[in-house]
Amino acid sequence: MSDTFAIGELGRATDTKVETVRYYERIGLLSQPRRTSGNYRAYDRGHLNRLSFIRRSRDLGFSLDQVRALLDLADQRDRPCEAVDEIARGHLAAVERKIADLEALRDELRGMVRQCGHGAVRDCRIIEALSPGDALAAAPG
Amino acid sequence: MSDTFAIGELGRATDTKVETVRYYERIGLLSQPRRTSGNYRAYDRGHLNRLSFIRRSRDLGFSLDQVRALLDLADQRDRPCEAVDEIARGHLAAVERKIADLEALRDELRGMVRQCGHGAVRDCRIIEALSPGDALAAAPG
DNA sequence: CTTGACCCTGTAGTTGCTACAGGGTCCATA
DNA sequence: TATGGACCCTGTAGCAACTACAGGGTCAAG
Repeated sequence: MSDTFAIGELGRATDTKVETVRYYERIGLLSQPRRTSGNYRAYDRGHLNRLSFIRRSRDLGFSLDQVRALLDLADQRDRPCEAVDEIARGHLAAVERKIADLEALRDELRGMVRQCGHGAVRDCRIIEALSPGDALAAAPG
Repeated sequence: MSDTFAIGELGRATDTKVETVRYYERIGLLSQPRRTSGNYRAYDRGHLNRLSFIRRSRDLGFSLDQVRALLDLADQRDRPCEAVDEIARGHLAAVERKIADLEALRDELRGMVRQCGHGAVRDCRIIEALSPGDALAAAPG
């Protein structure tokens, strides 16, 4: 039974495009696999595990740099995991900030959309809300 | 007194980097201003208004393509504003989807961080949560 | 007349892929 | 044995939306 995989199989197993797998190799996130006589990449279970880790981390929104750091840490099994915790906490904080930003934005957009009177553009509250207001209109000559 | 502005002034007035102003001009979002004898860009109040509109729209998360569409619509003052409404609603829906995604993500991250026992990496629940689980461990030989 | 702040063009970098172009390999089927 | 199609290879360019130079020019103050 194959305990090596071609790049396409690896991609299907991890829901990753072939180009993306090669990209991860190029940027040094995934180690180079051995090659077959025909110069095809031949991956093993270690690669599969590593790529799964990468994809799961990416799905959780970690940047490639963070993933790289997490992978390095995951390899140092005896070290304390504070650094891991810190990366996760930092990312969590960033996600929470982003949610707050988007919620503020959502509220503004909701307000705009609610006020739209569906008349002519000249009376459109959305356009109005986007247009420079008092600060400019009241600019002293 | 100046009713024209150099690019740096325009940038300060709209909280936009000079390079970004030039970028907007390059991609046709902001019209080319007249030039001084020394080949400096000389902007007028119209440019200032337009750039303010762009920045405000960008702050609200509209893409440059959406901004372009909004600008076009804003110029057609007699037309009905349905298209404007549609862009805003579409964007609102996208923002709401994104918030939901991020909230799911936040919950997962919170769960991971909460479980971290601060021991060695080998016991780290965060790494564990990121690592490929049963699907692979249980893969039949 | 020089210093320093500002401006100019053009190009390349960022993030995380994705999409070719222009080939080579491999395997099954006719 | 030929051939077709699925797969693989490298290398490069593209996407959004800027940002950051390099290598110069302009202009006002001292």
